Amino acid sequence: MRVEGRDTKIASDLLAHYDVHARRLPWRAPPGANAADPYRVWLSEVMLQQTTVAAVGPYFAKFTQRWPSVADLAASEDADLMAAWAGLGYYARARNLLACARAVVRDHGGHFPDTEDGLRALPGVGAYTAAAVAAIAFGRRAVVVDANVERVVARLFAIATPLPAARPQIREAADRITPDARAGDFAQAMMDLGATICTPRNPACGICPLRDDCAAVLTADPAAYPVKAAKKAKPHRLGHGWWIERDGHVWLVRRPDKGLLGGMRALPSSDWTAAPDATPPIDADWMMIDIPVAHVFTHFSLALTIHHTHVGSDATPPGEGEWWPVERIGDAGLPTLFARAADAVRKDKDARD
DNA sequence: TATCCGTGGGT
DNA sequence: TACCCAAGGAT
Repeated sequence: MRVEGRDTKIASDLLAHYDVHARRLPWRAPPGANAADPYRVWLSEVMLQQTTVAAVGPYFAKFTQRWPSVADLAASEDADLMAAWAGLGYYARARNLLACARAVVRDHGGHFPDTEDGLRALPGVGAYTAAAVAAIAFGRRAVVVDANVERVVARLFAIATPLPAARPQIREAADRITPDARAGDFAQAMMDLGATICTPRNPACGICPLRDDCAAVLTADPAAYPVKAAKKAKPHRLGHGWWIERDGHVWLVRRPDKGLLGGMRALPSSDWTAAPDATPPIDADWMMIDIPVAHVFTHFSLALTIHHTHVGSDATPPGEGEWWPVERIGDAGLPTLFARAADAVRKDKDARD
């Protein structure tokens, strides 16, 4: 009987644990079933980029019901897809999702490429997603490295180099422990481990299937891995938003495709800076809501002061946009910041009645 | 390589 | 409260 090397033992220990404790997730094929549908794997992987399983759940259900295949998705209208994505964040993903679906239909006969390189060439598919889809949907051996894998590997080998400089070293170690068979299960098992046991804080080392394989568990503080560089402080910004109502409709604009909340419907607003210009877009009798809408983006926080007004049926709106029925504002696909602004206006009007 | 890009939950 | 973090990609 061959004595297992340490790297081989990690994979076999982890897969044995996974066979018993794998999370049941909507995009995973049930145990014993055929390989997962590449469309569903790809869709879930894009939704899960920097996004929690809990947040993705309802969106994945909605998308797969409305667009059961990549061809269905490719045939959708841009505005419908963006509205369906509203609230999930990182809206470039939604634009790339549609571009990718259309490329798969146009260039690949409606079938996803079954290699890492082929997948990597698609819009919105980077190194991680290409490896994940190749391994999970097509059974390829691919080295799948996400934030979970980075954390687990950094602990297994007690890698002291700070991120991001440690990435090449972590990837090399991940490559060594990735098995030739069941690479997709191995990747998902690593992510399950990172999400449920080898967590960023307070890892449950006592019940970890890799406890005997782990270098960090022998140190005073396993959670100290991976070491990370200090991050910059988040600036605070201010802004003004304008709710213009006419005959039961509110004036909505569409934000530019590039940049923050790109391509999404929105209220007209000022620039967002330390001292924004508060000039309203039209002359009217404005009411200001005392408490601004607070929202935190990735690299700054925002306090948006909301102003609202009613104008007459003959009033001219400012610039490009559309009148949207106020009672259907929930269907406009507003990103969270502006959905909260709409809530604030509704509550303010209720309070004035 | 560094920066930009959302949001919600956990601590 | 304030901070951390998440199945990253594009530029």
